[in-house]
Amino acid sequence: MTVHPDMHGEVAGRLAALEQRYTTTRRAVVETLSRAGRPVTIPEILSSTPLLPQSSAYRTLAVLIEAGVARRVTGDGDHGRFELAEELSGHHHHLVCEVCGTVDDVPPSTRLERALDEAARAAAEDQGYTVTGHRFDLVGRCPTCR
Amino acid sequence: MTVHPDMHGEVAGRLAALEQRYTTTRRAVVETLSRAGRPVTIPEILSSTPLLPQSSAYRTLAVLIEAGVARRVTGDGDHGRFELAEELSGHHHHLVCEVCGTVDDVPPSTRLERALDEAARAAAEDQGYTVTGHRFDLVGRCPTCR
DNA sequence: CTTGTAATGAGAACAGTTCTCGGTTACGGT
DNA sequence: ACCGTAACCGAGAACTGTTCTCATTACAAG
Repeated sequence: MTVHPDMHGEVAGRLAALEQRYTTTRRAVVETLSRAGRPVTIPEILSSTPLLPQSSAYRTLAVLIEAGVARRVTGDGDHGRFELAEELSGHHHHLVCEVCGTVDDVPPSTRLERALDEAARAAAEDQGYTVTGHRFDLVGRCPTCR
Repeated sequence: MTVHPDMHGEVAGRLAALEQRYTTTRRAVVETLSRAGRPVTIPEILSSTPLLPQSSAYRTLAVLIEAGVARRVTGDGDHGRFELAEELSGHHHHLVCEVCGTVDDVPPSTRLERALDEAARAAAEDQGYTVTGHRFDLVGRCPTCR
C-alpha cells in the first residue's frame, strides 16, 4: 500500500516543518495506517499497536493531521476513521459496508475521475462554490456481510 | 424542494407500516427537513421548529430514519446532519464547505450518474462487494467563506 | 553531562447523543 | 361518546467518543 518511495522521510519532513519530532510512537501509528491500507478506527489502531494509550493515539493523529500526513475520514459508525493523506497513499475512493461499517480502499479510474472533475466544476459554479476536492464513496455489502 | 407528489401521505404510510403515528411533532420535523432543502443539524432543526425539545428532535429523527423517511448524512463538523430520504427528496449530491461545514444539495447530471454507476460496478466486483448506492460529495468553500 | 523543549500517559473534562421514566395524547373497539 | 391500551412526549440523567490538563519522561542541542 506504500505509494510514496520514502514515506517515513516525507513524514519526518512534514513534521519538522512544524518543529515536531518523528518519534517512535508517531512512527508506529504511521506504520499502522500504512499497513492497514484502508481507513481504520481508533480501537483498530490500538489493537494493532501494542502499548499505545488511547490518549496518545488521539493526540498523535491530531498532530499527523495537522502536518498533512493523515486525514480523518467521515464514516457512518460510532468511531471516526483515519487514513494516510493521499500524497502518501495515492488518490483512491472507498467501499463502505452498510452493515458492519468497514471501509476498503478502491483505486480510481481515469474515466471516472474525468467525469467527477467535470461535474465538480459545473455544479460548483452554479452555486458559487470553489471546489477543492471530492469524496466518492461506494456503499454496499462486503463479502462477509453479504 | 418537494419531489414526491404526496410527501406527507407517503411518510404516514411508512410510519404506519411500523405501527407508528404521524403526529404533529413528526410532521413538523418532516416539514423542516423538506423546507431546508439541504442536510441540517439538530441545532438548526431546533431553531426552525419552535417549542421542539432537543430530546424529541433526536427521538423523532431516529423514528423517521427507521421508517426510511429520513437519513443521517455523514458530515465533518461536530453535529450530525439529517435529510429526507432520496425517495422523497430525489437523488442528489452534496456541496460541503470545508470552512463552516455547511452542506448544500446539488442535482446530479445523467452523464455523471452513468459514469458513477459504471465505475461502481467495476470497482466493487473486484473486491467482492455488492454495491447498493453511492455518495458523491464536492468539497470546497461556500460563497460566504470564500 | 546539562539543559531546555517537545512528547508522553493517566485521568479528568467536555459535548453530542441516547436512554429513562412519569405523565400525556391519540387511536380502536364497544 | 367512552374507555382501555399503546404510542408519544418532555425533562433530565446517563452514556460514550473525543479533547484537554498536567505532572513526568524522553529527546536533541550545546
